[in-house]
Amino acid sequence: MKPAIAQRSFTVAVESPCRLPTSHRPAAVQTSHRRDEEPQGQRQRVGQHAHIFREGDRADRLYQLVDGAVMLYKLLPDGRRQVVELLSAGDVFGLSALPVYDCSSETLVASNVIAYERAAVEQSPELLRRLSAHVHAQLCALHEHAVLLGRKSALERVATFVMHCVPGRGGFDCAGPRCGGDSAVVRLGMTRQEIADYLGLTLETVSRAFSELRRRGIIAIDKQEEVRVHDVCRICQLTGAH
Amino acid sequence: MKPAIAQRSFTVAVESPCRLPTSHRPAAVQTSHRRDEEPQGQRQRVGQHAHIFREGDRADRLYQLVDGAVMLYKLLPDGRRQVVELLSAGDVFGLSALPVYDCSSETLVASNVIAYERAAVEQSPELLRRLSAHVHAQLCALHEHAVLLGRKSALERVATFVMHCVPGRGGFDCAGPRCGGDSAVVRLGMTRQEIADYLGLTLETVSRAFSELRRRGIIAIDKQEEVRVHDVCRICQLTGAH
DNA sequence: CGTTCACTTGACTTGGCTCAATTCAAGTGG
DNA sequence: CCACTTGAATTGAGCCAAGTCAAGTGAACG
Repeated sequence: MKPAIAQRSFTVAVESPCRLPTSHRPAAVQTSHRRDEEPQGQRQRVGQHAHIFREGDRADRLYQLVDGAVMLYKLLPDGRRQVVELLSAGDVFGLSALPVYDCSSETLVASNVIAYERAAVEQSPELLRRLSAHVHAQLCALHEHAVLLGRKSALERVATFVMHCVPGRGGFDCAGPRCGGDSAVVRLGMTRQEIADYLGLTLETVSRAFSELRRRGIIAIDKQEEVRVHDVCRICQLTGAH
Repeated sequence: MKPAIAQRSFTVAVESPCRLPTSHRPAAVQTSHRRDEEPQGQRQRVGQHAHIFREGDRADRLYQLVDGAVMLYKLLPDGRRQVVELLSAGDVFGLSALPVYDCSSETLVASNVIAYERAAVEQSPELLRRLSAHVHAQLCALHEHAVLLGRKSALERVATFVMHCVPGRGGFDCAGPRCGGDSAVVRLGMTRQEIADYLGLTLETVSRAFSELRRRGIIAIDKQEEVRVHDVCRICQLTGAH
């Protein structure tokens, strides 16, 4: 049960560059770029379920997600895992207080990221400013998640997670209980185990919570990864936040 | 059981300025300063157990802790509370993705803070850069805390908390198991309830965990707020991180 | 010297975990 | 096209860690 953290490696799973529309050279170690020292960073395409970096790797670059989805997770020595952030377009990751990364990053789906040299970012005020806005939003999301992990029941956690997946809802800008029987079809994009590791539960408990929601007629599970939410408002009511 | 969040107010509990060594004027609403528009921000002294801002207040300024201790917490509508961050000197708070604060901030002990206008910070690259370093460290601390809340047992949580209180240990720079029977006396500076709200437990469970540590001869509780740690290494072993 | 407030401890309850079996969906190959 | 394999999800049964409720203790203070 010893964790994957032991397999330290410079995991840079760049997808076959032939899919890139730009004239990007298929450089071996992805360090070269069109113009050297460009502060705008370097775009990379990363395949599904690939690690961009691992906990403990040297943290000499940081990343911004252009599109796709990435999860950040940490492992305890005995193998327990906690997904600490779920990232979507615009989010920043790879920041660290130490010279090494504090967590691992893995794509949930094929994604595009921009890589910046850590030193370059500290040099460029404009870049720092642009990234900061996103970092602050992520800070708030982490606060919210701490409430979930520390104080919410299993059902509330899953309800919160489903809300989070509904486009335009569940975030900071969620309009709250603007009821009206609005339904939505939601792609989870994660396995039950990954959801469990995000919500601080076991996969069985997550499964039971979904079943409970189905039993109550609040959701229907179409294709195991696809959830039909009949009434978004009713789920929102179960999150504990209203 | 309805929460204190209902009592919205502009809680700026500035301590009696006569204790200030500087020639700070006892301004009524603390907006004036020696030189207007100073990007360096404005120093304030805040008494113990005072709110600097509350969840939902307009977030037009952000703060850096000079000395003392501050906790940030969030409330659920039914009164459940989660302390989301414990801050010490240098830490930044009051950042938000929205125009209002996402959490409340309360001093644990009398503290000094520097208040910056939110707009001014975005203008000043140097200031932003200086604050960012701390923000990144706090991000890592939040990741660490998510692991605690999501995956650690009650005893592991309390052990982690005690480690966190040992000066120079438990943080990112903790040397790990450099054993050698080093003891330490630790001031908690928080009630059992506050600790519980930080660790996602109840105050009874926190109390039992302390008793268990005492029973095992790992700590001794001198004055209820003061814990004598006989062997830091043994506590560290119980945190789940080693 | 009583009052208060924080903490501790005990008895009981329960939500979520563990372990194990079953179902379901999606290949794979004969 | 169907039997088989494989991996993920669901469901059930039992258990235990942590929560709840209720005393009891002890230090601080007027």
